[in-house]
Amino acid sequence: MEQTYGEVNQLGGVFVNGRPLPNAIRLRIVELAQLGIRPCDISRQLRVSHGCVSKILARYNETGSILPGAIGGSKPRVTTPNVVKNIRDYKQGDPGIFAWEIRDRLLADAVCDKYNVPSVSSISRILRNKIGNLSQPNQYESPKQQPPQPALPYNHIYQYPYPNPMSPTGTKMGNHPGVPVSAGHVNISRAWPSVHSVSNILGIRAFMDPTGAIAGTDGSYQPKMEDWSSVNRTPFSTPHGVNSIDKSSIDPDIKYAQPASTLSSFVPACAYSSNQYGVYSAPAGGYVTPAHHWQSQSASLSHPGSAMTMHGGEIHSPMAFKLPPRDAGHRKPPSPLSKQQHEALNNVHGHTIPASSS
DNA sequence: CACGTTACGGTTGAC
DNA sequence: CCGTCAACCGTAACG
Repeated sequence: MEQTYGEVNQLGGVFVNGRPLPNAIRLRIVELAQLGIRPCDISRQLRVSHGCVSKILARYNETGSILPGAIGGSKPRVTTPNVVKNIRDYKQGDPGIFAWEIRDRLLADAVCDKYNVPSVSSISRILRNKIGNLSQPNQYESPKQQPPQPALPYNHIYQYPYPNPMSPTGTKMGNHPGVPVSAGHVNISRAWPSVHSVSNILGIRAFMDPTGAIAGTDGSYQPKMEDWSSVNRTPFSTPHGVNSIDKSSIDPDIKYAQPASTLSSFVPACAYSSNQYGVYSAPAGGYVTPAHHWQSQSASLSHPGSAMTMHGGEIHSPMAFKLPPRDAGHRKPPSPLSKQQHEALNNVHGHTIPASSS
C-alpha cells in the first residue's frame, strides 16, 4: 500500500511524511555539522528543514546517535510481574505501607531502578487493581502475563551495552553479545571527532538487514528502518551517556577502508553513503542496478583525499523527477565555508527520492 | 538571518 | 484480526 511517495518540502527536499529521514541524510547532517558547517547551511544543502536539522543534531549531541527513535509500539511496561509481585509482598508485609514507600523499597531492593520504577500513582493502581484485596491472595497478578519479565521490550536485544558508567542496573538490557556487534571487527575507530560515532550505523544496518541496506533500490521507501533504529536506540536508561552506538559494531565495509586519510576520518568509510542513499533515491534513479554494495564504496575510499567528494558523488542521481530544483539552485549564500566544506556540501546535493515508485 | 520550539498531519507497532 | 493508543517523524511556522 504505501507507495510512499515522497513529498517535497519548501527547500525542494523530498521526505516521507511520518517517516524518518534516511540514514544517509541524517548521517550527512551530522558529518557536515562536524565539519563546522552551520545548521542553516546544512539545511539548505541537504534540503531538510532546519527544524529537522536542529533536532537531529541535538539528538546526536545528546545521545551520540543519529538514528531516529523507535516508532510505534508501546512503552515498556514497568509493572512487570516481578514488580507486581514485589509490591504485593510489600503490601502484605505491611498493609499500611504507602505507595511512595513501596516505590522506595522497589528501588532499595533493586527490583527496579530509577528509570523503570513505577510512579506512585502506578503503584496505587496496582494495589487497587492487581492486588486489590490482599485478603484474597488467590488473585494473582495479571491474568496472563507471566513471561519472564519483559523488562524492556523496547530495546530488545539489540540494545547496546553502553559503556556508560552509570548505567542503572535495572535497565539491563540485553547487553551482551547478542548484538550485532558480533560482526567481527569491532571498532573501526575511525576517529570521529566526537566520541560517538555514527559510522556504525550504517554498518549496523547493513549487517542486520542486508536487504534493507540496499533497500531503496527496489523502489520502495526502504523496509523498516525501525529495525535498525532500534539497534541503537536508547530508551530511557541513561539519558546521556549513551554514546552508544559506537563504533563497535560494524562497518563491514570498513574493511575496505584504508587508513583513510584525514578527511576520511570524517567520513567513515563512506560505506554508508552509498547504499544509504539508496534508501530514498534509488528507485528511479536508474540506479537500480544490481544492488550490491556498489561501486561507491570502492571507489570512494580509494581516494582518501577526496574522500568526501566521492562519497557524495555517487549520489548524483538527479532529482529529476519531482521538483525542479530551480528554486534551490542559486539560493546558496556566500557562506564562508572552506573549500573543503564546500566540497562536502556539494556532493551532498543530489539526493533524490523515491518519488518514482512505479 | 539563524535557530529553538511546537502544532500538525502522518506512520508504526504493542497491546 | 482489528482498533486503539502512544510513541516517533519531518515540515512549517512562529518567535
